[in-house]
Amino acid sequence: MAIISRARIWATVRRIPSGNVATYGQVATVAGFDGHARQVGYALAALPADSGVPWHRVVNSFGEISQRRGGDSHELQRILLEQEGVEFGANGKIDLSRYRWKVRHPARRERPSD
DNA sequence: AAACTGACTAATA
DNA sequence: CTATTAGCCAGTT
Repeated sequence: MAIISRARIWATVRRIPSGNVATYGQVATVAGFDGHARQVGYALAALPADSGVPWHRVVNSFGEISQRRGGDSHELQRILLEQEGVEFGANGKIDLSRYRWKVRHPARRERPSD
């Protein structure tokens, strides 16, 4: 069991292409921490503002933007995604079947349904 | 060293 | 649909 380092998670998030999104669980899987979606959220919460990591491309498993406890960066997240061409439905959700990041070499898919 | 903190997900009722 | 339960771990105070 490898130690889940925030740096490793950030490096994975950096690989998400513009115009795509990944779920927390997907980032965890690709980073080699399958089943540790929550730690991904924790890692992003600790991200420095000037890191250059495209944190806004990470959404929850429903294709929705997760709310922060304090702060208002979730509003910025939607704006940034829309600027990259990601469309939101009337319910505020992203169509994951359309925008979800397709990993070249997945350790294992988060959801086997595709 | 112990307590506290925090962007999740799946299963169940 | 909402609510609850359970698993999850590093960094900071």
